[in-house]
Amino acid sequence: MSKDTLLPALADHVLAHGLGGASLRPLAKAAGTSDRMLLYHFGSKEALIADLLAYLARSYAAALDAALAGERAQTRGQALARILKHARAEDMRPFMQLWWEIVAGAARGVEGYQPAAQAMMGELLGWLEGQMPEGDPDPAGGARYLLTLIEGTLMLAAIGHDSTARDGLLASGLAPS
Amino acid sequence: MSKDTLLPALADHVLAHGLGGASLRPLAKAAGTSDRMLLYHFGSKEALIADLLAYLARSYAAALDAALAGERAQTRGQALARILKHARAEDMRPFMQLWWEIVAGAARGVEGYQPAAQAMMGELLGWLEGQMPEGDPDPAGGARYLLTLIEGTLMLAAIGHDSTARDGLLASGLAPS
DNA sequence: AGCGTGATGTAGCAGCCGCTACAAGAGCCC
DNA sequence: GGGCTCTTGTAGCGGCTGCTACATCACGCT
Repeated sequence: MSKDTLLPALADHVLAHGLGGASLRPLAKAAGTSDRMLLYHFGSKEALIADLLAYLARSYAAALDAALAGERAQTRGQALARILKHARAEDMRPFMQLWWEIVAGAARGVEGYQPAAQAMMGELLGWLEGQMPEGDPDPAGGARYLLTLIEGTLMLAAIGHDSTARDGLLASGLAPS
Repeated sequence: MSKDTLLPALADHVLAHGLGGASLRPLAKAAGTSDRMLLYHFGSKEALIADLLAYLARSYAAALDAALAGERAQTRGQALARILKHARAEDMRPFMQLWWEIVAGAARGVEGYQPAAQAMMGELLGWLEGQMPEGDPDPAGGARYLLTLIEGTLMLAAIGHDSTARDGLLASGLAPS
């Protein structure tokens, strides 16, 4: 049992039950260990959470690579539709729930949250840049524009304002489904 | 001492220290009373939080009305710039930090969070609709489009990706400051 | 064989959590 | 004045929190 074998199980538990309310004993149980051993390996709960956030950022990057590989989109709207479909897929739900917790932590300045959030957004931005249609007049700016729209859309979806986001995208002229 | 006199003090404490980690004894102290009395008035912590979220939504609506009254914007970009300036003002910081906590709670389905989030977004959407320039071809859709962009921008700002959001807005053609 | 070192279990600490039992004061109605 | 209801204080309960002291075991080196 080492950090590397523990982290996946810890990540599973946190994805299922949330990050804020996570405490050592349930985490340990989910990983088949004791709180005693978690502290032995990670030093403190704070360090454990930091390691866990870094691991989650890494595995988000891997998931993004795996799910979204493929050729370049042909229009900005197509790139937008692709990423939204992926983000809204059923198996991304736990991750999206966790994502807003990470955003909240980063906004409040909790140690370790902001780097993880930035890493994940950077990953997504990189993928978007690679997806911008050939001949796009401003791929870098366009990717950032799409990222802004995407995150606004996902936030509205998260609070149950789906229709608002859909109508907003329709009015944007990017016209997804 | 009644709910109505307690809620402002409770809201202050929550704005300063966060919603997730709030517990009865510190809340009571901030409101000049005891945990015993908070439970007497609100019934349970869960009910207290629900009342508090509703109160926060109401006072957000009031703050929005007070800060953003005035005549209609002349362009969509102007409406966007106005709302972003307001949301980024120093005295809105505690509220924005709280906002992402509310989003996280709503995303996870915690009781009472989603209605509060929807109320606040509805308020903002209403103000935006009223701000759409005269003669705008699609005021309703345009307001929803702007709301999506705004929330995406604010999320990126919250995690320290300010420049990404700025470049995205520049590329959107709405060109704020 | 002895010894050191890293991994693990057991038990417990002080402190906070939401909540409640009980009693007592304050004001009101008959 | 005697009850009656609303409000409040005091004390405490069981449970969870992060963390630690101590002991044990397995294993490798010399």
